[in-house]
Amino acid sequence: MSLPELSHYIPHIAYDSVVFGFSKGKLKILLMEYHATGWFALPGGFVLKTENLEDAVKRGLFERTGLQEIYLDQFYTFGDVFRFQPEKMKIILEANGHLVPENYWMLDRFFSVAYYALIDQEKVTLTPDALSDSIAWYEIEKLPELIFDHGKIVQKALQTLRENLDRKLIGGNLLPERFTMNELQAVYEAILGQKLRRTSFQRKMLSLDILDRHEKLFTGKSHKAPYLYSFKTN
Amino acid sequence: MSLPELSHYIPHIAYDSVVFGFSKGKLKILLMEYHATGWFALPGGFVLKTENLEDAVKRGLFERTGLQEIYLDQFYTFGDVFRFQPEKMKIILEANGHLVPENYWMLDRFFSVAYYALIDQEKVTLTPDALSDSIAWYEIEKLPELIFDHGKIVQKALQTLRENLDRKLIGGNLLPERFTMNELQAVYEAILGQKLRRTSFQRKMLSLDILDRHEKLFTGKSHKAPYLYSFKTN
DNA sequence: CAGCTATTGTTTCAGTGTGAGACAATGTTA
DNA sequence: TAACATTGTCTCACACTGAAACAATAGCTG
Repeated sequence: MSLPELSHYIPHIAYDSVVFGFSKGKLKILLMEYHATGWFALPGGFVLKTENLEDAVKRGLFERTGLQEIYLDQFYTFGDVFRFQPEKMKIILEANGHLVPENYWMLDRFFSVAYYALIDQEKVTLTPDALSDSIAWYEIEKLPELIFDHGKIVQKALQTLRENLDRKLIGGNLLPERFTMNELQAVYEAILGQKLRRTSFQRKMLSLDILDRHEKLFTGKSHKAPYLYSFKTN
Repeated sequence: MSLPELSHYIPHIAYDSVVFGFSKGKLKILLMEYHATGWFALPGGFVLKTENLEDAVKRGLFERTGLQEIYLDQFYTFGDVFRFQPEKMKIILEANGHLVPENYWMLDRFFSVAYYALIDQEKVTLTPDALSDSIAWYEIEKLPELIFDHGKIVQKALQTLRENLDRKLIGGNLLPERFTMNELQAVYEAILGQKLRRTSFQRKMLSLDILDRHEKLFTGKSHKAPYLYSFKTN
């Protein structure tokens, strides 16, 4: 495996993606751990010279998750000088067994365009990139320390997600096609970081006229069975 | 005047700013007209190698408007391939009397980080940049055709401004220190593109507890004089 | 099968915010 | 002093929300 060549990519520009998933009542994101460094980072990548920015992000997400259709939102571009830490990047590349040339393009200053993605965690097949040992889910409440400014990127992603949650009605993208009202509420509570009132939430969701009600879900538990819902497909 | 040298700037990255002002009841933005082409564009620029992105934007806005303190919000980064139109850029540079070298860096593909700014139109002193004949205010409702994707950038800026108007309470940045309720309402109406009810607007603004009420403004008109207000400085 | 329990779906009531309009207050002119 | 235009405030109806009560029901127990 050789180092990526500058000739294919646009220098100075990268993207990072904050990929949100939801399982067992917890909001999670995808992190990668670089070889031999113990350093954690967001999945990211570079833009090919003839590729649209958003297509580059989709390509990267497909490589990591195997998913083609992903809810994606650009939320901020990080361009402070202190992001420029070529020593760290050099360590990462060398830990991968590369001999890093002088003035290698990946050691330059980079601007990162950040996106967040919402996916159904059950659908993904995770594949680490060339520089990483692993890619895995981490609870948003228990993240390890992240490299560079990736911690700030996650915080800003979460803030944007909260602001957009009601306005864009995007919570359902974290669930399977069909779900119970309780599951949808759990998603909202995990994102907002607070409990919601069951009856108000139900009334609100139903009044928005965005859900289709389907058959009941019989779990074997000794109580009334909840309905399954799906989002209307317009 | 010689061409800007790549050695000072980061290639492939630019910014564009949508500078909003308000006068005579109309929402306006700043546009520049390039020499000898009849082409209109947003004020923009490049980032110095050791400069933070946001500082570059502030530097550019200071050069155009003379203002140091400006309300500024980053809203999107445009990175589609079709932005890449080196022929047009070459014409702009040549119209400025330059001999453009082969492979000159400003002819490369650029990603543009877009910001919108809100200013008190009375405070600015406009200065065109080296490539332009003029910089001036244009009514948002009567914009000329813009170069590249600048038309889309303006539309997205306006959309973001509308979404943020109430949430961030930023409307006042378009007015002088002290203003009447009627003027503030006119700003909101211009941004939202619709009339608002006078009494509801007044009740709402006063209930938010963000305004200080000052002396009355006597205009000489034969009717009750309105109070002047200012935003609380926390 | 009747009764019990846990959970879900619906309804009610009070409090809050908004649209719509009425009303009161007040500079200036006729 | 009356008339007028505009501003500031108040009232009423309606919609939305928090909080709680109530009704329905799947499974378990005896």
